[in-house]
Amino acid sequence: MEENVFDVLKERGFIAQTTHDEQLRELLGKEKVKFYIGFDATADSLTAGHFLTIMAMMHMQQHGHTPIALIGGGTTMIGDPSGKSDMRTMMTRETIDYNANRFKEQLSHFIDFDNDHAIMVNNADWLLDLNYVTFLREIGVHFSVNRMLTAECYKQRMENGLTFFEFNYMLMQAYDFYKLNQMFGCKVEMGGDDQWSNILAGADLIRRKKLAEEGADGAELKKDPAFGLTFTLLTTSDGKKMGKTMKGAVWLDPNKTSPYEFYQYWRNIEDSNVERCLGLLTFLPMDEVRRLGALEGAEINKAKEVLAYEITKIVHGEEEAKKAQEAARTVFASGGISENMPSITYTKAQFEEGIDLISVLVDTKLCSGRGDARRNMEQGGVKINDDKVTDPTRKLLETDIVDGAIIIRKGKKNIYKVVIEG
RNA sequence: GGAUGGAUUCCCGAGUGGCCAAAGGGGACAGACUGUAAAUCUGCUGCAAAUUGCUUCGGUGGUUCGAAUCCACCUCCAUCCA
Repeated sequence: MEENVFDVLKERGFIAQTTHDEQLRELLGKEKVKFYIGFDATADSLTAGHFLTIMAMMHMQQHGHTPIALIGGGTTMIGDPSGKSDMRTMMTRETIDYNANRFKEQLSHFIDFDNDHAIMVNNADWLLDLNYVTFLREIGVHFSVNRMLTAECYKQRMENGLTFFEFNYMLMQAYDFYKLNQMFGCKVEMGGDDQWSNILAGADLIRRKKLAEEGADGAELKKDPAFGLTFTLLTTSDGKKMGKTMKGAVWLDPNKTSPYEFYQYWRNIEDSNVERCLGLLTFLPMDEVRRLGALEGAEINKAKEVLAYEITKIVHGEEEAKKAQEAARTVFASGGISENMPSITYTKAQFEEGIDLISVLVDTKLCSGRGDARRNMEQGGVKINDDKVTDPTRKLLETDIVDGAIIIRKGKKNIYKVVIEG
């Protein structure tokens, strides 16, 4: 008997809430199920936050279930107000379409879409041409405004104001689930825990539609309901969503977040999250996860290395993961120069003209501006080849070049290699 | 539609004619301590050709030697009334 994916997800810590624990487990154990997860195309790359969801999809697919990846080309036109305090700026159709395509491409790195092993759909296909009155008559009737208003996800908005425009988001998402249920027999919707209200609304809509239009038997429906399942949200110890940094989100696109930065993000995770992340974001067996998670004191750094390596491997491939790990080890352990560390190249001519250190700090984005660079130098945060530099007029010199490069550090963890060409 | 109160820097929030690039807190960044962790302490936080100059307090115009602060109009938000 094959193991039940529900148990796997549970053991690895994915599951936050489900509509029906027992029934869902049973279903996943005996049938190949189609399930859906939605991705709103709000940016041109998926983020580390989506990655947890993608991992869950991968687990499901490995156990023979069929993921339906829904790209929110239609819902993004509205924007999900759940848990948000302000309305998002409206995005143009073109941007959304572009983003949707980027998502498609990225998703196919993780999910096998060949031979109907998975399905990709875009809700723009059915949402954008909806007729308002028809929609209200067929879908709108099934929603109680009173109930919607009490939903947890609108709490913040009850204070700041919620437009009717956004209020409809829930109906759109619920309709998606209903539509996929009709089109593909999709029985389960999954998503982050912040999606709970929207998911419930969908499962509910399916039930009501069946009762109302197909004259289904309530007792029968109870045995074969539409299911919802939400995933744990990864948060830092101060309750913030993980996957964000000062520079913004951690992207899965290597052009937006380099594999090295990506690796470093996970390498620097706080102790208390290591075990959780290993379970959620790697495929390591749980015995190993628990062993690594139990390491004490400085030992836990080993677990962090494993974590960072494994995630980077899944996202960027083994080769990139190795490079990132090699670079990190060289930089932090031996303080040496690695081929794979972040670098910036100047021409010989530029070098001869004189490049001041402040410019380098700005060019590498190590500092946000010249003032910031100056400040960091004053505070002793900037080093050339391990020598602290506090003189703001300091330029790069011939004598700074060691083994063909100059190493610039800002703070403890930010490092750049400066290469002079020619 | 009417009344009242609002909109300030990354966020929250003080400031009601010059002493304001704007208190305080949060966050971010840097330093110390550490384990590339957390907590703590210190510094720092508009931009630059940097004892000076420039841009900023919802928008536009005005009063004034001088406006975040006063006036007019506009936009948006909250609460109450219809």
